[in-house]
Amino acid sequence: MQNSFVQEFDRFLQEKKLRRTPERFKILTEIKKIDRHFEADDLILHLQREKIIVSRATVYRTLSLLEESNILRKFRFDENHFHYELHPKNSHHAHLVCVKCGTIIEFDDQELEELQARICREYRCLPVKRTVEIYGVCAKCRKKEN
Amino acid sequence: MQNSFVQEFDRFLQEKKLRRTPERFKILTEIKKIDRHFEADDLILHLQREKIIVSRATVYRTLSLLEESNILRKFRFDENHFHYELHPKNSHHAHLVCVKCGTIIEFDDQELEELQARICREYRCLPVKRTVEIYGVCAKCRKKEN
DNA sequence: AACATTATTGAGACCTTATCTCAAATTAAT
DNA sequence: ATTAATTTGAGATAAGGTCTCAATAATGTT
Repeated sequence: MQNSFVQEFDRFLQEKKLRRTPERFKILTEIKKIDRHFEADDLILHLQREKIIVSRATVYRTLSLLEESNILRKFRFDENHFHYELHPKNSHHAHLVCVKCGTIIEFDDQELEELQARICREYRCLPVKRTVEIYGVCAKCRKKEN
Repeated sequence: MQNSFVQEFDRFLQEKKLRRTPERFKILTEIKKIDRHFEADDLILHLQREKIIVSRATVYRTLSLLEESNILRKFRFDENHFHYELHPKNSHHAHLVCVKCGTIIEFDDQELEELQARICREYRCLPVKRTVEIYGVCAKCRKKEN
């Protein structure tokens, strides 16, 4: 089950006639070890710590491929770098981001699924994807403030 | 009515003991002339065309102030620059962005208002703001493709 | 009206994140 | 093993925005 990402990526690469290089798989394997959300820099640090030597450029290129193959999903919050998240396929969820501490909480959004469909129908638009972010002060930070 | 932005900004500056400089008001006045959405570069170009000489830094600094005073709202779509929009106060709307041509359609979202409130209640979070973007292929682009 | 105080401006340096370039290395097909 | 085509790494470059600091200007005080 956990390994299915590797298989999926493998299939994707073959299909697109791209090469199945050790770098690409090492990167995906490292991503699997990281919990949920991560940033490119996190990944690069993790790789360095594990003495897996891959260039920054290759990391970014592989992230693009993983996004293209729907193994990874790319998000952007109010910062100016991206966040990535594994396995978004069946979890088209949204985010609750704390403006104080940056904690990211995921929540499912079946309602949003319908909203997207409705809005797209209304504007005769073919839905591709959506991003929904709610910003607020999380419970912990609110306690601290008191 | 249209002038209320200037008054509002004026009040904000006084309240915060910030200075009411000509640059700041020239920038706001120019923004009012631009239709709805704009990017920092658009604004800088507009100012240049009108021979209003204000430095890039001041433009960015003023945009921040206008955001802080809730006169302007800042958005980010999939690109890596921001979009700005005047008068978001009573129009907490969401966006439908065409992935082909970049057209941005606004839509109101009373449902989203409730969703935000509900999610925040659930996580004991104090809501601050939200961004909702739906990406798709717009009607025009779909026609072209056929 | 002049002064002092403090904020603001402008020019360009700088920062961050990500992408591009191109020679060298590697994959995959034959 | 050879060849053709991709991929990699190192560093240059790009894009967008922010920062620095001396010079300038706004405000409050006399």
